[in-house]
Amino acid sequence: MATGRTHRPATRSRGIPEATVARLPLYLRALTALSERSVPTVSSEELAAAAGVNSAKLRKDFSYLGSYGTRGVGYDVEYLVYQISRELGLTQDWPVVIVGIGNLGAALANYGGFASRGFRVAALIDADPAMAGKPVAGIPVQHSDDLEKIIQDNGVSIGVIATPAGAAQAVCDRLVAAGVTSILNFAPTVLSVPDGVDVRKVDLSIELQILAFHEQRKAGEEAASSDGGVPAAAARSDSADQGPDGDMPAVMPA
Amino acid sequence: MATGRTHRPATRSRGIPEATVARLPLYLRALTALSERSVPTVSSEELAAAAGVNSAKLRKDFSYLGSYGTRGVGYDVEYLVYQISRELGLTQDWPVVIVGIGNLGAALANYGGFASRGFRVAALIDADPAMAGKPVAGIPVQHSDDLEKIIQDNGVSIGVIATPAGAAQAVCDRLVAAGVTSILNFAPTVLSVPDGVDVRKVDLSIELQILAFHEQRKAGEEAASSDGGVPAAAARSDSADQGPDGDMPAVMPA
DNA sequence: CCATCTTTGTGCACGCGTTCACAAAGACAT
DNA sequence: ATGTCTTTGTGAACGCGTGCACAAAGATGG
Repeated sequence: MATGRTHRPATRSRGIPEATVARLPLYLRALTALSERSVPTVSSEELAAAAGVNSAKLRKDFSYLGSYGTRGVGYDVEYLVYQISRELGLTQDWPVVIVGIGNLGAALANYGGFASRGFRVAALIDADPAMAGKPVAGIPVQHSDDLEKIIQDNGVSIGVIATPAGAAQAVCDRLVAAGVTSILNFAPTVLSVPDGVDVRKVDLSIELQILAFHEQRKAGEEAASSDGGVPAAAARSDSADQGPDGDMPAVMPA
Repeated sequence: MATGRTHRPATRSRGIPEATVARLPLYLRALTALSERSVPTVSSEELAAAAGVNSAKLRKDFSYLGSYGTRGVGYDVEYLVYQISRELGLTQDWPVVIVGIGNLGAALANYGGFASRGFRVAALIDADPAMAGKPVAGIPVQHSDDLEKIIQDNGVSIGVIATPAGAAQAVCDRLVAAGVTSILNFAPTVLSVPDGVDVRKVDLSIELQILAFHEQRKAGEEAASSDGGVPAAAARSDSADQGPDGDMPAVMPA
């Protein structure tokens, strides 16, 4: 969960709930895996387990898309893959630019998960003139002077910011001015954008800090209980953690 | 289930809402910036603007930690930095291991946001023997054969998984068996962990897919008058074939 | 010491998301 | 056709998070 929206004027009367949208990619991944194994149909129970969610939640999520299941049987895997892909807009090609080709930018450029899901890295952009022309992931880095031209020539509407924090807002402003309307921000800064532009933030250090909080709490409880002995995995069911996706409690196999 | 049933709102209520915990790092960052500019105090309104949240929400969040503000004045920046750091557990040192030193793992190792917040990269681990000994971010990569020993010798309780999806669950199992109780997972897989282990997931491709959904909706609304909404590019020839990003079957024999 | 002004802390209401539980719908066997 | 069995789709209840609005608390000035 990291949507840095500015204001929400409730433009979703007939729309799909945001929480559901955030889970659709999860279902899609599980379904793709089933598809690759040529599994024809899947029940909500099975698919929910694979995606790590509650089956009732999954069924309700799908109900927002329409009635794509067959009672007594389950869901047709291929059909559902198509429907979710279409709903997410993955049946079309999304050219993406990555700005800031440092370690993280390079990692993103090399990340295979993009191309396989309708995203195409249209350009890599960096402010360092020494980087210009140097190929990263097979794509030559271009200088940020040409940012506007690159955006417009490629019809880019999604931009990824992987610059240092200090440069992020300026880059963001230029991207938006050039026509980008969706931004994935890896820089540890709050970006301000005009209405109509979506920003999602991914912050590695924040995720770690949240883990540290729970870790500290676990350590404190353990010391306080003075139980000692076994780490008490099954004894106490606290763990009010839960990320945005909610992970399943599962029994350790071995 | 797995909800904190141990709520005891006495003198020290330990039940901080998850949503609040997730925002504390955000406040901490804004406060740190103020601290570096030697700003002595800040009002909830100012701080909320800097963190990109509602001021009432911020005040309520802080109220869970205690009454650290002064009415008519605001919050003491230094004091608040300390209190939040303590609450998040950042006043202690957290050794972290990163498993999977590919592009992403290397980027994480180089990421400065860790060290500055109490996190210390204790070791880099990779399964490739050719990587062993090679320094990344000044730290020599160690082979995964030594994973258990590394965890135990360094007292590591937080692990970062940046391996391909296919290796993630196995790595996760080994980490947990060795004593890790918090995992930050970058691999596109649902991890099964025993009770008491926290998992947070960061998935780059999911974030992009969510953006694509909104982007499509924006485009559809805009062109709703002329065209029929969906861009009719439904018949993709190579849409659902698996990409090389190594998605593994997330389906397990439940 | 009192009045006024600023800002916090929070009671309350509302809306979203989650979960339960079950009727409806279809497959399948006889 | 009819009954049984499985699984979906969803109405309803519940709990959490958010934001409003205001009283309490303290600073500040006369």
